[in-house]
Amino acid sequence: MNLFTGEYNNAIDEKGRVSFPVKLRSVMNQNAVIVTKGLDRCLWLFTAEEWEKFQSKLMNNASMMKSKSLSVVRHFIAPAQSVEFDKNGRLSIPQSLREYANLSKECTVLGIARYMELWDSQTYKDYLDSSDEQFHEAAEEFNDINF
Amino acid sequence: MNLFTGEYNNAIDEKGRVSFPVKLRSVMNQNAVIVTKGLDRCLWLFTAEEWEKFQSKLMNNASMMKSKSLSVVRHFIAPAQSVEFDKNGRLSIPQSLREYANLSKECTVLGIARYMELWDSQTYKDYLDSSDEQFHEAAEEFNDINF
DNA sequence: GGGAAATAGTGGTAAAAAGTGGTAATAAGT
DNA sequence: ACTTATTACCACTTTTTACCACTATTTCCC
Repeated sequence: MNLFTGEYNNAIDEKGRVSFPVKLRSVMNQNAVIVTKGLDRCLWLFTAEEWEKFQSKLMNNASMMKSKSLSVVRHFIAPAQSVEFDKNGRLSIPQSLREYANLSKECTVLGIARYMELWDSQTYKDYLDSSDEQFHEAAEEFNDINF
Repeated sequence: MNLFTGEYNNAIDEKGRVSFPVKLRSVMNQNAVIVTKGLDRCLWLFTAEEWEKFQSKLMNNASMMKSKSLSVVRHFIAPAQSVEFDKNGRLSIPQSLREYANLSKECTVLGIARYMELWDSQTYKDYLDSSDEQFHEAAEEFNDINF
């Protein structure tokens, strides 16, 4: 399978419909994705196959009785839903996920290799600003990447 | 069997009736669930089959004479009740369980793979806030989840 | 480079489904 | 027998889904 890349800005309407970039859609070649909460107030989008892997890695050592496991499962597994593309290639993002990610008018879709991220555009801009310093530090730690 | 997923917000009325999300109902394909106390002030909901498994795992290592066992059994086994869906797909949550989970007006239903959770919406928000730090720690420990 | 055709993205409406609130009938408890 | 609680039923509101029409952007050809 090809990898997802690209940064796209699209509108989301009052019904929670997001026009999904054709390029991303044609990479995965499926008519549904699994949407769930991600990190930093964005949503994560997986193909069924990738979701399977992600879920099983999470659940492998999780216990119903351990509060750490519960917090992880409640964050990633519980909110997950399969969402189909409509006739025009849009996704209807469920209400609770829309609220989590603050999706209102403009949103940004990112292709990140094996999965995708869906951000409120303003939230994403703010994130880029506020994480800039951390990013540069982190980048410098990749010493093995030469010219 | 399919797994339960999704986060849904529904109302609960003065009679303790909760509209149960169709998507969850259609996954289990049964007209009753076992409801009991969970962890963190929510209720846990099982299909008959899953309840059987859960119960026997609990009982396997429990002794009537050990006070630790007793506290666990009294928490999970004792309050358990089978509740049927009404014609409109609602569950009537027994009073004592309603009180335990503080269910009043808005509640949140979570699909968690093999079982489900029922929260008072406000209680759930508070939980998410208060467990946020713990969640991030727990998430960072998953070193084997790569891009 | 300009214009036409094709593709991508957006907004709205109508039909269906899901969720909510109330009342009447039944059952249970005092 | 009377009061209270539970259950079953019905009617209504809200939300979701499916469909259609339009606008904007890109692509291709001259």
